[in-house]
Amino acid sequence: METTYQGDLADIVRASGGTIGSSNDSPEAPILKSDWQFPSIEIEEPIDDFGDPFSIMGDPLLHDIDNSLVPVSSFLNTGSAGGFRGSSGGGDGSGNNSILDDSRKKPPSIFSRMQISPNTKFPLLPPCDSPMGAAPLLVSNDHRISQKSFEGCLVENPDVGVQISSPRNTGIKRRKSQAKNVVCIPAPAPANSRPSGEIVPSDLWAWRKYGQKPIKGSPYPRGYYRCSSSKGCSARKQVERSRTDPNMLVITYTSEHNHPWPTQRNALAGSTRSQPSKNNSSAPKNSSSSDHQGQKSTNPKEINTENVSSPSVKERTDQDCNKKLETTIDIELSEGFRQIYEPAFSADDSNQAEDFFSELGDIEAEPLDLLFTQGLSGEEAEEDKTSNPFSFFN
DNA sequence: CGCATTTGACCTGCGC
DNA sequence: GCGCAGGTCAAATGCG
Repeated sequence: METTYQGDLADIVRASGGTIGSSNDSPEAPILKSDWQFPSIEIEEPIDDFGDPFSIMGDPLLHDIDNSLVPVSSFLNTGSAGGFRGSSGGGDGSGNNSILDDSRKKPPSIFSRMQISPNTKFPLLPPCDSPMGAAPLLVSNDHRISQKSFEGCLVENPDVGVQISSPRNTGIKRRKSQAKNVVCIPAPAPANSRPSGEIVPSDLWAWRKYGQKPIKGSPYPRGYYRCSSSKGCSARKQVERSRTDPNMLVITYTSEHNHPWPTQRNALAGSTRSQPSKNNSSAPKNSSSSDHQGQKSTNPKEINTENVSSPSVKERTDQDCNKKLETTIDIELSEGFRQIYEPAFSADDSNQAEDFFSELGDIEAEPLDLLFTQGLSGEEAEEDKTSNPFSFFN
C-alpha cells in the first residue's frame, strides 16, 4: 500500500550533491569559500550575519539579478568555509500544485526550479566558518520569492526543524541544535529513472547510505547518507520525499566535507553502485519494517498525495500553508548548481574543472546532462556543452 | 575482496 | 523522569 522510494532517494542523493555541505575546507583545496549566503526571508529576528545574507550583494529578490549575479570567482575567494551553505529551511513546500503546474510550464532543468528555503533556524546556524552557512545559491532572473511562500515551505517541514509559524516556536530545538541546510528539489524526471522507476541522477560526491527511518507523519522514509568520498568526512545528508508533494525531495545537509572535491571520476567509486539489484525488487527481510516504510513502487500513480498519510493536524496545517503558496517560489538555481558542481575548482583550476565536467559528460545515462540540458533545445544544449561545461547552468 | 545497501537495535535529544 | 521519535551503529547480505 504505502510506497517507498528508497531507490529514488538513494539516487537523488547522488544527484543533489553533497555539495551543499560544501567541500573545500581542505587546506589544499581552497575553493569555493563564500560569504554569500542565502537570502533570508526570516522575519522574526534577523540574525547577525544570517539576517540578511544577501546584504552583501544587494537584494536579488528585488532586482533582476541577471546583472548582479555574484561571479563564481567571488565565491572562490571569499571567506567562509563550506561552499554551499545556508540554503536551508524547510523545504518541501511545494506540495502545492500550483508549483507543480508551474514547473510543467517552465521547462528548464528540474533543478532550475529547486526550491531553496531560507533556514529559519538561522539562529541555529553556525557562523560563517562553520559547516553550514551561506548557500552559494543565487536567485536569478525574474524569479521571486515571496515571504509567504517561504513560510509555507518552512512550516510545512517541521522535520527539519523549521517552524516559524507559531510564536511558541521561537526556534525549534533540533537534535544537538545541529545546523542543517535544507533544499527542496523536484524529483528527477522519469527520464532519469531506471527501468524500475528509480531515479538515477549522479552526484559528484560519493554518498553511502547508513540508515533509513520511517518518519512519523510521512509515508516516506528518510534516508541517511554520509559522504564516502573520504574517510572521516562528516558530511551527511538526509533525503526524504516531501510528505505533501512526493514529487519533491527534501534534502537536508549536515556537516561539511572535510576533503577536497573529488576530481577524478574514480574518486566516486561506489557512488555508482546503485544499479538495479535484487535488493530493489526483493521483499524486505523484515515485514515489520515494510509496514513502516512500505514497499517501493514504480508506479508513479502511487506517488501521489493521495498516498500521503492521513491528515494529521500538523499535516493539515501543512496543506493549508501550501495553499498559501500561491506565489511560486521560483528560484533559479543556475548559479547554485554551478556552485554545487563547481565548488572545488578555483579559477586556476578551471581546466581541471573542465576536465571534470567533461568526464561527467561520459557518465552513462548522462544524468547531469539530462538534468541540466532539459530546458535547452537539442542544439542549444549540445552547443553549450561543448563550448562550456558549465554553460548549462546558465 | 571491497564496498554497497538493508535493517533491527541502540542511543540520545526533546517535549511533556 | 519518561516516552517518543529522530539519528546512528553495525551485522547481515548482496553485487561487481
